[in-house]
Amino acid sequence: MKEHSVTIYDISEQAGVSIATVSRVLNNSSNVSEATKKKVLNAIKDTGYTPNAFARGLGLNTMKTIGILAADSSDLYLAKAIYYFEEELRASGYDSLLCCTGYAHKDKKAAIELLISKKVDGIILVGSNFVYPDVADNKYILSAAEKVPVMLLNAELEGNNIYCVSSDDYKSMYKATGELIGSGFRNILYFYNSLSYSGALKERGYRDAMKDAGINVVERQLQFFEGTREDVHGMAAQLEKTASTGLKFNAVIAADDTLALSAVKYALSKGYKIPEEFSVIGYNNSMLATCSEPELTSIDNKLETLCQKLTATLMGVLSGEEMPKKTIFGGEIVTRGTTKGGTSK
Amino acid sequence: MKEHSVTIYDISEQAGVSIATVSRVLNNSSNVSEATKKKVLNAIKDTGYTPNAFARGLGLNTMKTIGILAADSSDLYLAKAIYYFEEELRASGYDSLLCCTGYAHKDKKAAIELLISKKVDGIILVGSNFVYPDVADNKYILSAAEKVPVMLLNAELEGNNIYCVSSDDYKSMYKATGELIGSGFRNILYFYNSLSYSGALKERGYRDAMKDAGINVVERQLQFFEGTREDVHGMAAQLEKTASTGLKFNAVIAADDTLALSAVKYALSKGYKIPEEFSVIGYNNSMLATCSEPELTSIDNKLETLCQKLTATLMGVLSGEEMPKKTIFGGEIVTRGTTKGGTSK
DNA sequence: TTGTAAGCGTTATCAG
DNA sequence: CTGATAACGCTTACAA
Repeated sequence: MKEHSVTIYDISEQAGVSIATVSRVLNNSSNVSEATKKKVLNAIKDTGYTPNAFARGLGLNTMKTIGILAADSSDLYLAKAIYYFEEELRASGYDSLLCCTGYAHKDKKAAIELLISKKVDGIILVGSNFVYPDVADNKYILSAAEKVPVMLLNAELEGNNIYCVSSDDYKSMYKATGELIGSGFRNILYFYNSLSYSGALKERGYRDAMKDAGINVVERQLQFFEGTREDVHGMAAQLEKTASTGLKFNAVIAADDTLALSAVKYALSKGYKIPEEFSVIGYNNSMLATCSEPELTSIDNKLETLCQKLTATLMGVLSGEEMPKKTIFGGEIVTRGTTKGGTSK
Repeated sequence: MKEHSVTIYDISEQAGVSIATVSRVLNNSSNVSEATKKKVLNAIKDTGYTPNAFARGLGLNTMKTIGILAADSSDLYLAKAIYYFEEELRASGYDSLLCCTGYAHKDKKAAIELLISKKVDGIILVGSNFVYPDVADNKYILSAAEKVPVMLLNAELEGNNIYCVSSDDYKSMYKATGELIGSGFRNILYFYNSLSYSGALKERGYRDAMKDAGINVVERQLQFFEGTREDVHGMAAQLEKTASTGLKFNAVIAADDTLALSAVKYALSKGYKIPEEFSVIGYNNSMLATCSEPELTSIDNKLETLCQKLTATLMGVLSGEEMPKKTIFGGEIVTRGTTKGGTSK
């Protein structure tokens, strides 16, 4: 079964040249005469030889691999990001080592260390949940950055060898909340499920927009959902419960499309007319936005652009160029059926 | 920048032992006295030494990595599968090299070859779309299997070193169609978007159930959707167009939840009462099932179980055990609001 | 229980 | 333009 696989020595023998020459044509480097090149190429073809990646890795000290860390690769948004990254990276000649870490700090730390030990050339942290409000909790990222460049998608962290690409969540949320207010809604509930840095920005966007409009916000108007990311029923139930305790709200701005969709379900169950009596804005402009009925108005944060930019930045860093430590794109509200500007479709 | 990183030699020196001994404690192998072990461990801790994965790979001829191939890692179903695989594999001490191939044969072939050249220990093909009806088109899988074990999720292919784990799509579809028929529907449309082997099985399940119930099926009743996997609008539009050409149908059985959801949208737009006047059954029991309004009755094919079993089988194969070439689990209909048995919720 | 030394398959540095 | 040969850092017989 373990037939001694064909090595560079076999080729050198077959072609009647030295292994150095074989290596040269392999990396089509420096000067090799067309004649010998052809001989070597033929030998390679004959034997079906492929270079041993480990040996090459040892010599070059890289296997052209980027570690991608995501809490949950099946999360709609993260999955899309991973998809874009993998695509971009491969186009740049890099492979993707994927690690799903879950949301526990301990596991994130373990995963990042594992990746480092596997000698990846760089690390991409997908999603805001890797950066914690408490500085000490981010030390594991700083440590990793001592070894390889660390890229953050939708998160911000100051540090050597750390690069951030994100969309302006604060501004997007501010604008979206303003849109709702402009449509005449005042009792707007903020529905969220992440305590990350980016989550905090979104919340501040909401708060500031309300304040700037002269609307007072009570704390119960900010509803934190603790359940799993896909538990639409649980989310709707929480809104139901909130309403039953006497809090009045006729609009919901959500930090995520799933939460927004649950708000639509809630409103429908109450018999409210959407968007006239009850409006909803989601976040991420994911597939769920068009799956909802009525369809969700949602904030598009240009994920593909972010991923492309991040990958390009990483490639730049890896080739020794000076790259921006922080890149921020603007978001955009995509208006659909759950807000007044939208079509009913 | 490129400080000569600490190697096994540094440790051996610090601890005053040979590199062989260091290697031994590293792999906590054979007999090492507690005393020397402690010395080595201390040296390791002091220096922050980590073994060079490439060198180890060269020596052991493995880096404990499994290649995962999926057409689209952001597809709801595939993303979930990837998540489960990554989790299971890591628990078994393996990393996951992810490759998204798209649906083109050429790219799948290229990706699988790339993975082989990176010396992965095994390959998992996620999703039925890797196996083609035409035997010749599957040669690229057979070739890969000459090098490393190839695992197929939800697909079947006979071959040496190839192992299949799947759910019984034929039977599930047969049952689901029967359910619709049992509820009194006769004009049942089959809506699908994949021509894979598994896709063919589903179709046969539908056809046989109809035939066994004595219901004639015209070809237009099988609607193939060619657009992208997330284009709910396009899907609904196709149903609309089909209806407008005069084909009558008051139930849809779909090969995928997204297709099913579009059927719900279509029915709603027509003003049909669901499930009384119009019923729908989806496939995969994905998150979309509960996102839909009303919620989708859908076929659960036990994805997590499949992934666990597949990983366990792979681990068995890698450790030289004899493993079943084919493992098949049964599916299950999860009844919700789009069929009569279900609650309206 | 521990050390010596021979690989593992490349790349890269010198000479020629 | 080409060929020896020394790394690269680890594992693993084989000796001691």
